[in-house]
Amino acid sequence: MVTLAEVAQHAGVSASTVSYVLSGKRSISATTRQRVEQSIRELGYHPNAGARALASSRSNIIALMIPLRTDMYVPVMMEIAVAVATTARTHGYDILLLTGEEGPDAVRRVTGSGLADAMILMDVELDDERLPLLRRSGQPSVLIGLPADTSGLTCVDLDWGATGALCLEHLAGLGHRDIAVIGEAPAVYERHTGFAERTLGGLRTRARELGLRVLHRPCEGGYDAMAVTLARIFDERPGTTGFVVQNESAVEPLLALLRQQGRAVPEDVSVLAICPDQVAVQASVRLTSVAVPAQEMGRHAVEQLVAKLDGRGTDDVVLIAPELTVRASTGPAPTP
Amino acid sequence: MVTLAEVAQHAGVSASTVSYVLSGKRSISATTRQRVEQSIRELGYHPNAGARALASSRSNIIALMIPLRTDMYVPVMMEIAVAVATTARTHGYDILLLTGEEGPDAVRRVTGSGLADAMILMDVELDDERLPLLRRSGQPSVLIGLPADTSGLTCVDLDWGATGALCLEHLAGLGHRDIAVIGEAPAVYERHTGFAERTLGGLRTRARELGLRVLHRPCEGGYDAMAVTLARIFDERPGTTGFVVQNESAVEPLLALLRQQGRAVPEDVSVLAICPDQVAVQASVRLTSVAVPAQEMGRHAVEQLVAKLDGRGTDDVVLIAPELTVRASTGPAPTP
DNA sequence: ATACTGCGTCGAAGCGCTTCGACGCACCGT
DNA sequence: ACGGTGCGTCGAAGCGCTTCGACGCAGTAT
Repeated sequence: MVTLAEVAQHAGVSASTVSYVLSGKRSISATTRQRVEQSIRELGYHPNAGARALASSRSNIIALMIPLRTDMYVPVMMEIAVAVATTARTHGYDILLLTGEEGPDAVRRVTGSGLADAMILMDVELDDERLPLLRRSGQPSVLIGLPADTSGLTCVDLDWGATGALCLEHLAGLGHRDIAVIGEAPAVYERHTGFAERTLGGLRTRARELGLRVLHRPCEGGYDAMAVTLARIFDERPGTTGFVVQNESAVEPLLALLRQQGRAVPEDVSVLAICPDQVAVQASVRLTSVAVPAQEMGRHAVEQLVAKLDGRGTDDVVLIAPELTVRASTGPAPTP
Repeated sequence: MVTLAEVAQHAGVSASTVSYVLSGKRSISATTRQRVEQSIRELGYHPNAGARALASSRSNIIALMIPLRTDMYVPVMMEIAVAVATTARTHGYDILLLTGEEGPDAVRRVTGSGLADAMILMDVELDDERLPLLRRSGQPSVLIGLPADTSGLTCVDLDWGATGALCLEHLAGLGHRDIAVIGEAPAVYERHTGFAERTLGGLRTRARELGLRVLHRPCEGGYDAMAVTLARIFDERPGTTGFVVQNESAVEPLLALLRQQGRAVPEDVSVLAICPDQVAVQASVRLTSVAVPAQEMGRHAVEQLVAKLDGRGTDDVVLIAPELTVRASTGPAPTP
């Protein structure tokens, strides 16, 4: 294991000089710098992370708390995580992976031990139990998702309310009057996860304004659950011609069931999904969709955090405007 | 920020005593221990990770390298990652998330800096460029996946060869003679990812032994790609009655297409998937499947690693035996 | 010439913890 | 009574780095 001192000796300078070459915090003559850099390369030196963290009280690590539940849209989580990790690297940070399992304790542990310089929280509930701790600790952090009370917090999220509204506008514009909303699994609503409730709020408000009828049904993913849900929907509202689907794992089952019942998409019913573009184009019908900008959210969260850590702080809520892409799954409502 | 010294003072003992209470490396009288623990609680003390790492040259962090590609089965990756993270926590380790992006450099960086005590590599290619480095560095590590040369390495994986064989035995037992294999995306084979090639090897070998005809076709996920692939298969082998699907994102499209063509599952054709159980039970037909034991692999990898770090080392290849669960998507071959 | 300014470099003091050797003390056997 | 043996505790020496003040030496202004 090569140390700073060895590099210094090899280059014929003091340890502090090597340190300053590395950090650039004081000016170093070009010749010295080159000599030091040469030594670093020759010896294959890598600064020791622990020592660095101790001396500078900066670990260059960002903690990312992802939910360990599997009842929510996994690919989105994964995409966010990967975007976070790669963006963090471009700023010199590594990612520490925390699962939701530990809950608030993880926040305590990480803030207390100086393991990470900052945190990103995913799967935020409206009244999340981690938030009081977070506010109190003064740990720089960004939430992906929006709690009920955002005071003193930085958040990044898709504007789910606007997303809901946008979905309804599109369907209303096509003449649909009776809309069914296939939501996330019931557990997601029971936890009061922000995005699910906000989407619903947006849908309902705009429905009222536009004079549409909306029937919302939570739904576990999968074929069987979807079959039951769909039967109930047509039972209660036989005139339903528009679907908004928020639960990705219900999309393909829904399409299969509609097909099986002889209802053509988009001639008889329109289906509008809220999902990443990749899913929308891979489905058995190319889906009109509002994209969940997973990558953008992850990238944004890291950049906010890095800004904070650099003192260019911004305690702010950033809502990403939804974008709807028309594909082949929505069309004019059938004339009765 | 509370330090060890403050705890020591508060409890009226020396710093080393507190340290020994924490680590249990020397015996401490019950009364002193209690006093110290009390002080720790009252002051809300958390050991500083950097200082600890520096003094002990142990970071209690395990690095996990996940692929950042999205052409492979994402839920499996996610499940492994979560299993790794939670298992690691039960042993007192945290997980550092590295994306494949950095490649071999990440190995260098982590080993060099002492950031992590050990590494877990996923998405291992048969001739993976990270392996020479890993062997040379002497960094404790476990691979999830099997390279061509496993000497000096510890690996955990599903026995993909046996998995392929098992699939064919099941279909052969039901009387199927012409089998089509829907594989992963072409890029996966081009990279020589171990699991894909080994599965194929197992399939082909057993096919020869059992006198079956096997047609293997790589396939990008999604409906359109599957449609093309399926058309070609029936074109080339009209008598195909059995399908083995390894690419999860091709499963649902395949089922939809078969349905659409009027081929009933399992009456006309049988479909056997290699996928996690959850996917198998959520599909539009409950799928007979060989499970990908993602959780088990993740758990196992961590446990191997912890054993190594504790000096109970075992340089070994652990192959998990495949298990086939019969559900509703396979049945006797139709009599012509 | 003198005083001043800045640049480039060095030395030393920590950062908070682990760990090793040493020490004091009670308790044992003889 | 005595040396021996553990057990429980302490002090001190680092671990490898960052960072602050200081210092020497130009170059510039007076």
